[in-house]
Amino acid sequence: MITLQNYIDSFKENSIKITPQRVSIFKIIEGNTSHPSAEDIYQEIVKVNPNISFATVYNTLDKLCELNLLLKLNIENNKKHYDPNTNQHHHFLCKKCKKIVDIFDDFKIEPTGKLIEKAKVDGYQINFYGICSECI
Amino acid sequence: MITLQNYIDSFKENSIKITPQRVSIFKIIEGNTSHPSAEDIYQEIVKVNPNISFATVYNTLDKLCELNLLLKLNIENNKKHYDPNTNQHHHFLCKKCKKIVDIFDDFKIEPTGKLIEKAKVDGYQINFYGICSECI
DNA sequence: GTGTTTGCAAAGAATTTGCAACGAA
DNA sequence: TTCGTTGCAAATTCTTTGCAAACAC
Repeated sequence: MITLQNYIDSFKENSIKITPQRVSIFKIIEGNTSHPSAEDIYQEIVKVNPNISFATVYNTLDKLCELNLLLKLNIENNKKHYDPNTNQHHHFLCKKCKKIVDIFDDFKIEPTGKLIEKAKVDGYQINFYGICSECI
Repeated sequence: MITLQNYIDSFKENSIKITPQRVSIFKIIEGNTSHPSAEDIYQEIVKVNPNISFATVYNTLDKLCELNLLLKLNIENNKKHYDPNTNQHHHFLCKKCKKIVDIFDDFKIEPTGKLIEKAKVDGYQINFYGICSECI
């Protein structure tokens, strides 16, 4: 798991300033497995700091993504979700409650075929869709 | 492949009217493997019918999705792409040119783990990311 | 001190909605 | 004729940008 201290150290190493707003975001995402959207994170911080702006939230999330400390997920089609777990894993999206659940199976799959035989494949995300146990 | 006639027949069976605008859209997506966005489809029709509106395009694409004649892809994070190939398959997104390529491997994967053991998994999409042969 | 970051508000991009006029069946 | 559909424009949703004031280092 990436800790608060890891976030701070990485920012310092890259000469990116540590601000109270950024620390709030680090605390919210540290070990977070709920796959929050930018809106979710903003709403969480507003409780403590009513003056924070969306620009700050997006700015910090972008920096985290650039440093590979955070992943952007393309699983729901209208908004981005963020995942602080940067280890290779996959997701299940409940079509009803929109909850995203981690899947840690290691599937070891490799694409074949003419169309991509000369392409460089960096990685993959598997998105499972269905109805979660609570919504059945 | 789903043909123009299939689209027309499905719409008629479901008492959804056939309009010239809708036929234009059917023609564009018939056998289309380029994974167009709504914008792409709109731009294609505007060449022939400069009066078409986005509302009509979205309306028809939504109807096609409801009838399972078209898939919405969540692969690029800012816009939706549509895929008329409704058979189970996967995709590769080139990070540079944003081209989406079909992957037809049948991976036969199944998720395990407590979190989803009681969930109903309807299907999955695998998104591969990387650089395509033309962009290397 | 200096240059980055903040908050605000406005702009942008993609999609959706309301509604009067139109047109397919 | 009837009710679904169209085109338009405005509204919504999510994200990004410009900029002066504030702040981290």
